[in-house]
Amino acid sequence: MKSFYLTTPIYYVNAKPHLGHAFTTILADSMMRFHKIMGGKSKFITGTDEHGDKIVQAAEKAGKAPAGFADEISAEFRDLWPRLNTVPSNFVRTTSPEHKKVVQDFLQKVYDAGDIYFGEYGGHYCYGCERFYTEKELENGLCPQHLQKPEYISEKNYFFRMSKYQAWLKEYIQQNTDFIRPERYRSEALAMLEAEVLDDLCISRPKSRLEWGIELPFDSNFVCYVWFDALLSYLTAIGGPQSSEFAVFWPNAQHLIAKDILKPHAIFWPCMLKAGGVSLYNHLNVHGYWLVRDTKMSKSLGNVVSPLDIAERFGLDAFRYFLMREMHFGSDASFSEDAMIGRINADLANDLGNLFSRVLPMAARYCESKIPAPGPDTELESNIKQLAVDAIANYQTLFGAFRTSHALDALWELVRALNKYVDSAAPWALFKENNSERLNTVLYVLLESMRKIALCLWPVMPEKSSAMLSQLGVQLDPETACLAGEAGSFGLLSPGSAIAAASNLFPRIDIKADSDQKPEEKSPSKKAVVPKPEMSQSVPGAIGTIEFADFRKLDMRSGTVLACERHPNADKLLVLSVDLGEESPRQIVSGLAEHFSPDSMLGRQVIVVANLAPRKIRGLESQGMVLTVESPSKLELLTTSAPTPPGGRVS
RNA sequence: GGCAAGGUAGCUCAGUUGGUCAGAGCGCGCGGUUCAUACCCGCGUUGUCGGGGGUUCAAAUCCCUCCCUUGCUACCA
Repeated sequence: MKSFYLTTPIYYVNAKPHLGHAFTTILADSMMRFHKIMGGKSKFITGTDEHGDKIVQAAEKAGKAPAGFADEISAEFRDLWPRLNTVPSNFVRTTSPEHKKVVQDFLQKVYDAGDIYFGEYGGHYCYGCERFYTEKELENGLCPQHLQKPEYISEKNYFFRMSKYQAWLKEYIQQNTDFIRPERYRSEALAMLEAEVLDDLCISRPKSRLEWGIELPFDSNFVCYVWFDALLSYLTAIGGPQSSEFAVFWPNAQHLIAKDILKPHAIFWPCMLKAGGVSLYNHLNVHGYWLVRDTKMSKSLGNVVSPLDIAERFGLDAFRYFLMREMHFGSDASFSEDAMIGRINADLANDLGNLFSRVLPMAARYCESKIPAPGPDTELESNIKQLAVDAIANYQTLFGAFRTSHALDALWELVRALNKYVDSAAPWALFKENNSERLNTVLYVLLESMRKIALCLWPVMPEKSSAMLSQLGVQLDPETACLAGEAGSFGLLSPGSAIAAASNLFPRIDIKADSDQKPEEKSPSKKAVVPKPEMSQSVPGAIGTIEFADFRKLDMRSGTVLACERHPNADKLLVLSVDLGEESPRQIVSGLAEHFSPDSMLGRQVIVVANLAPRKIRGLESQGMVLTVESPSKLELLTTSAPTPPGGRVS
């Protein structure tokens, strides 16, 4: 019996779970369920990434200790998954004692093998950025961020000799064509390996600068930094390399990630595993982002797509179906309520739901809601049976390869064919003719096919699947279900058993009644809802409180844009001339070019931080900062509710 | 700007190694049916397969070039 082990990334605990997190985890859950009813031992895991200086900073701002802070946010993630009906078999935390042991053992092993060395980090350190700069990165010897001269520090750190494995990995990926899928990401990974010589990976931070991490087993003055900590959680989740569970599941391990963390998973991780003497995972599965049309229901509020809200409004299983059907593996997909309603009405209500709601009442009327005993097939029946074989086989192949959208499409060929079959076989006519043998055959073929479809859908829509099966008089037991056998068999329903008299599992959404809540304007702007990579060091969303005195240090003014052009030497920057009521207008460089054309800025009233120290950005001096507000799909300018004279103070 | 991936009907996408490959679903139009959730079934509609050039008896499918989109990356005080 083949096992199946799938991981999601461990999510960085700095923001609330959003559509992106939900999608990845629901996909992982669906895959786990799929392999389970295909008849294997199957599990997926998720978790949280809790170390690093960003967490320390976020905790400080919140006035909390890092450990307590991480506990809280980790719990928020952990509590979400059951509400989306996802059932990870383990929830790893990088702060757990088990994980610490796995990391330290692994590091020691790699260290003993000679692939970790102590080196100097060539040191222009900027305290503002809390990072080192290379000679190349400095501008006129200054930190490009702070325009200050960085201090030369020769900080020593530990390095993983990743470069040693570059040639090996390149060959491995070339030979194993489905190691990374889909193909486009495989070629991206190969491009990374061909374009440059890999730098060795810096894997430590001195405790003098960062204590919030796992101590290196061979040097107590340092903690482990980032990747040896985060990626090894995949081993921790199944007990670490020594466990019996590991022996069962690791040989069939697969990872599921969004495209933003391709490099660590496709490049760093295989090298690390090789160095640590652990066999490589089987597949790295890479999906795209969810893009969002502006779905805001209130004009005053920009609201991020919240998975729970959508699930509550449309139903959890419909939401899961939409996610699995709408995103094509590897590509980006668009989320909108229109698309959601379209899928629900067309696929679930009109096709699948209607099939159930027309067949069950017929079975009630014509054979007293009991599974009839079929007679001999005609060509109609053999065609349907052949189609069932093909559709289910295709479904299994595609689903197993993460191509859930095409898998569901393949299954729907059968759903649509069954609706046609009802029309062409016309049970109501057979009933009038008293042709009960033929009538029984038709109903049996319909009901049995519906049972197969319902079972196929369990990974995607667990609740609805169980409900459909139970209407057909079948009790679903995931442990003993055998989807693998469904393509080759027909006739599992036993004649005589009772079934439901009616069905209304997938109600149609009335678009008219619904449209009141939808926005009039349809902004075509697109932006990923998930801009920040999981498992990465992104900016904390929560900011601690400040004193009023601190606030008063800000001099914010209203101003009018007199002129605006693109920065000659940058793609994302606009150069504005803003009248703040002073003798001469201010020149302000701002990162607005992706959201506003220069012309559209002319004459606008904007709010400016006026007492920000001037600095050069890409060669041009910026004498202030234009304030904006993030909305899910774009950036909006902060402005006043009515025109005010230039220079008005914000308070 | 550097690196990478893409541009096929209104929308979302199929189209292996060049030769019924110009398709599917949704949407739209007409017709039929009544078992059903105004649903289902049938028929039909729309495309110079991003532009241009080339190779070939033959290209959406190979080569060159240009345009556009997306992602990573540098610049978003």
